[in-house]
Amino acid sequence: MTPTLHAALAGLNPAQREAVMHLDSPLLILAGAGSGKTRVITVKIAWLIGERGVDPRSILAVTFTNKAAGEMRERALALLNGDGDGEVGVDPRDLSLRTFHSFGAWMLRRNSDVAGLPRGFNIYDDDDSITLLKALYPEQKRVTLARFYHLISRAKDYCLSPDDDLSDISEDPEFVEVYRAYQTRLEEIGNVDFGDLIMKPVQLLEREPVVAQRMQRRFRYILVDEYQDSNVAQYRMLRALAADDAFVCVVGDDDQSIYRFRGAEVQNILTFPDTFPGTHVVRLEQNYRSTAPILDLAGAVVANNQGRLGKTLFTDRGDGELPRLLLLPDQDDEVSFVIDRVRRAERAGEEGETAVLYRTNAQSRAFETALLRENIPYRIVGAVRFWDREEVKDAVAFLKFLANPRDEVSFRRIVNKPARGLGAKSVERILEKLAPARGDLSAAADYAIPDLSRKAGTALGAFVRLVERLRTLIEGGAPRTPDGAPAPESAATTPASLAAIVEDMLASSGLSQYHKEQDEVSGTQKLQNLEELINAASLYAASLEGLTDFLEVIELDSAREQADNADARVVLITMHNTKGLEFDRVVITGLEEGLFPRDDDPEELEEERRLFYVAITRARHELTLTSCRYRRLHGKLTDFLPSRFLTEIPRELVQVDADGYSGGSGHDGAGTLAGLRAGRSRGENHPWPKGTAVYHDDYGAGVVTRAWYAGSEAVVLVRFETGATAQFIPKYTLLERIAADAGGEVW
DNA sequence: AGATAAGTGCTTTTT
DNA sequence: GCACTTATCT
Repeated sequence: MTPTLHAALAGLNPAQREAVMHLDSPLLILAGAGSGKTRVITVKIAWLIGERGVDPRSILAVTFTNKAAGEMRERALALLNGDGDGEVGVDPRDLSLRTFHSFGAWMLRRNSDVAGLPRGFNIYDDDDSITLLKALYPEQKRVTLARFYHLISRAKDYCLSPDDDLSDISEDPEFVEVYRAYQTRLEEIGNVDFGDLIMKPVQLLEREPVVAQRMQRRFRYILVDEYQDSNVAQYRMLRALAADDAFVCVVGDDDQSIYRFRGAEVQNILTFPDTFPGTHVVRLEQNYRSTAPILDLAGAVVANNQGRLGKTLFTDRGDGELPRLLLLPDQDDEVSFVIDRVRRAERAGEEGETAVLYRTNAQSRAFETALLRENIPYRIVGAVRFWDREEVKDAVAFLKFLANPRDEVSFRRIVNKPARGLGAKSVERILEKLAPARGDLSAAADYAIPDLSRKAGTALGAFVRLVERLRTLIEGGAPRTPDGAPAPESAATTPASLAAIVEDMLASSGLSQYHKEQDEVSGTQKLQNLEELINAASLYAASLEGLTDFLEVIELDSAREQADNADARVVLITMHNTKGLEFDRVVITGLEEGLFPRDDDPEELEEERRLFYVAITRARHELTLTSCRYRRLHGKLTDFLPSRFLTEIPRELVQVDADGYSGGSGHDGAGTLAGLRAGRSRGENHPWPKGTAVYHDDYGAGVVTRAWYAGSEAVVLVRFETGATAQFIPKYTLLERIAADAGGEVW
């Protein structure tokens, strides 16, 4: 055992150590937020190799994000190899530490012949898939097709093919036909979508005993992280992968299951002991992240959910301030609070980051604008992804077309970009020749040339020759890295790097020139992004294998962040994206009914509550909750009630600050925050009280003479300066406040 | 083919 | 309110 590993083991608490050392039967680790879960998994991997002498190649550890996989790899290797003096000397490539999807892609790549896929198959992202549907159903609107694609993804989450009973997915009889047509076309093209990366490997494992045996013999130790967010297909993959005598360990927290909407089945973790008999359960309940008051609040929130395995987090960090709840007049106050808080942290030299959490990405805008104005550097997680940028997608589409000559979606994207005089008509003529060309689009283009105008024909001929030339460069390339494991380090040393081919492609296709001109017109930095793409390609070999490895990383590792503000101390992030992260200071914004939670479907509500729980437990020292009375939503100023989640919080667990909130500090005697909402529905705290000066586009200026509620809608009667009187529901009628709300009674 | 005008529809989204 | 798609014009 390495000294590093020894020290790591000694530093674990008893439950953690038990989780690390248990090996005799299936293991379920119920790991509360901040309970050192990653630590346990990485120590376990290191312990298996370093202490039990397990072959690293027989370990498979699966996570949900590339970020998590990368972090685990790094930490496990650090435990084994120490500070690089090679105490154990584990080759990083021997460790299969992957996401579910990248593992699926790896399996399909290795078994492409059995799976019926070409060697250079591409992975279509959501966008590509919808474009494929659009090619099949040109008369349908993209939104309709997006809905169908969503259903197709859902079906694949449950491992359902078009031949299966799909009534649980959709009752729409059209859906089966759309799914069938889509899948047939996708298979003709020879590509896969995200869902296929799980479903096809499951089919291989369940139907091809040779493949199943080979996999089962190789992977003797299987660990799955974030198991509460696995879907049915992933569960079946785990079942099929694990031989009866293999060791299976899953880690998760049912309270943190927040991806039900995309097929995650919390049942997987709840029933794990039933499906894997003899399961040993270890609970990690000691939290090392947050102060006690923050944990108390988190516990109180999630206690409102039914159907939990149940666990109570504790900490020996008894110190800490009560979380603050700010009831604010409107979203501008929310923004000002954040700016003030960040400024104060800066001035006082406080350590760590301030994270601003919100439910929907659209909410980030107000914060971004203000932070830019104030010159405060910030990092925004997951908004516009590098690989999703137009110019990068163009370049990637070209590369995909080089990898798979039948890739219709990519072909459509790049055949006339930049414009070569090949309009929609010409493209359709080319596609008509697909059958005689056996799906090869370059060959089809050759066949189609005589049918085209001279100008289009010449352009198309030049395009085909360019593609052929680039394909020759790739085919003449170096052999694949053994086992298909990405091996950037070794690939980088081969003389011919993929970067040269990418650069050639960008120049000779005219894409560089095209985007350079775009930059000049609109002041963007597309060319710079293309250069970054060339840089990224330099880690891969100039071969088909290098190219497919590169494309795989692009499709599966979308998180590539822009390095610009990597050291910024302010982070803007959706609550979903915070999973697995922690911050010194957290502000959870937009706690308003209708925004968070969105609606009151009971199951949805429990999931939203878990999301709230996840958000709260990200905070180390300081937590602030904000709820605004007014917020501009879809362009309309809307009156919001505080989130019902706030009314569920026992009064003593938060420090409420409602200065300026109209009558809002009133709590009922029961010691909860429910009084806030109760008062409102009784007709108190009307948003447009009697006396409010208003302006209406048609009537002009006036004063509210009566204010009341009709159900939950606020209603006002206004007498205008013209003498006219009219009744409005301000939620639906645009009324402006004038004269600064004379008297300050309004707020 | 590209540029403008009009229309629309708006969770979350590790992969 | 805004970003995005679609229609229409030049």
